[in-house]
Amino acid sequence: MSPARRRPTDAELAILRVLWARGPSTVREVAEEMGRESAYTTVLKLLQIMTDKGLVRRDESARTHVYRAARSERVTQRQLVRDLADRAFGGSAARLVMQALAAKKASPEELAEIRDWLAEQEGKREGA
Amino acid sequence: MSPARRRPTDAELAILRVLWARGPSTVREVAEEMGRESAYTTVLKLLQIMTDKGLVRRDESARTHVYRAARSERVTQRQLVRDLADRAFGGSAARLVMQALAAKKASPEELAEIRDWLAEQEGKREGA
DNA sequence: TTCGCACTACGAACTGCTTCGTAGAGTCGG
DNA sequence: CCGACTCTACGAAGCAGTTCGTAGTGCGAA
Repeated sequence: MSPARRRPTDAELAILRVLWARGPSTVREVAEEMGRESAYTTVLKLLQIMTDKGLVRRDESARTHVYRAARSERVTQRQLVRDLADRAFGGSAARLVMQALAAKKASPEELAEIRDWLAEQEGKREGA
Repeated sequence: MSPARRRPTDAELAILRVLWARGPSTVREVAEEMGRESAYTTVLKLLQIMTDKGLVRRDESARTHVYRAARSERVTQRQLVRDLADRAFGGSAARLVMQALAAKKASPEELAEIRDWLAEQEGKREGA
């Protein structure tokens, strides 16, 4: 029930990143993609646990199972951001945003992109 | 050494929030502030561990010790944001920002604040 | 068929986080 | 001085996350 309950752990997130990048993948494919840093069976176990948790879906129709992320990268990212905002920014996304911009210097291109995005949002707001 | 190593845990962050809001505080003060959700000795133990980890500083000059956050709220927030950007956004603060803005609707005032902040940053950039 | 290979399942160990009870020492009022 | 109170220290238990070894099963080539 708690918000943290649904937050993917570090190891889980590492696997999700591979699945988002590669699309549906076998255990071996995920393990290879993660370099030789974790043993094959470690990845397997993680994926089994993640299946139980509902973080990934498993296609068992073939002998070699195929896993895919249950939630999109975007949805998961939003969830993580919301969680961090609640835990460390008093729920304010705006304050999080400003620290984010300060924490890692954004390139001029990125800044421009954000500015455009903001302008678009305000346009929508006024239109409504 | 790993970046996660320095990331405060959930319980630690809850305590840090109290210390940032209250300033230097005793165990009892922190425990009271957190409602009766955690026992006095739980807070004490956490603060002892956090002292060992260097997350808080302890003034032992009086019998009742006084704890204060070792790092400012701002610095910690940046660290958390950077950590999340690395783990879930490929290191891109800009992408994190946009998900942050989408995740929790920012008020028009907040949007304006961010826009002003951005303008200021670009001004600095051109000036340099 | 039989051997070897790849796959899944499972269990066990280890670590870190979180919780709280109990013990022991200092302090102060009576 | 004595009892009540408060404080710190410590240990232990429980749970989650992470890692990997081993066992067993099925498949396919020789």
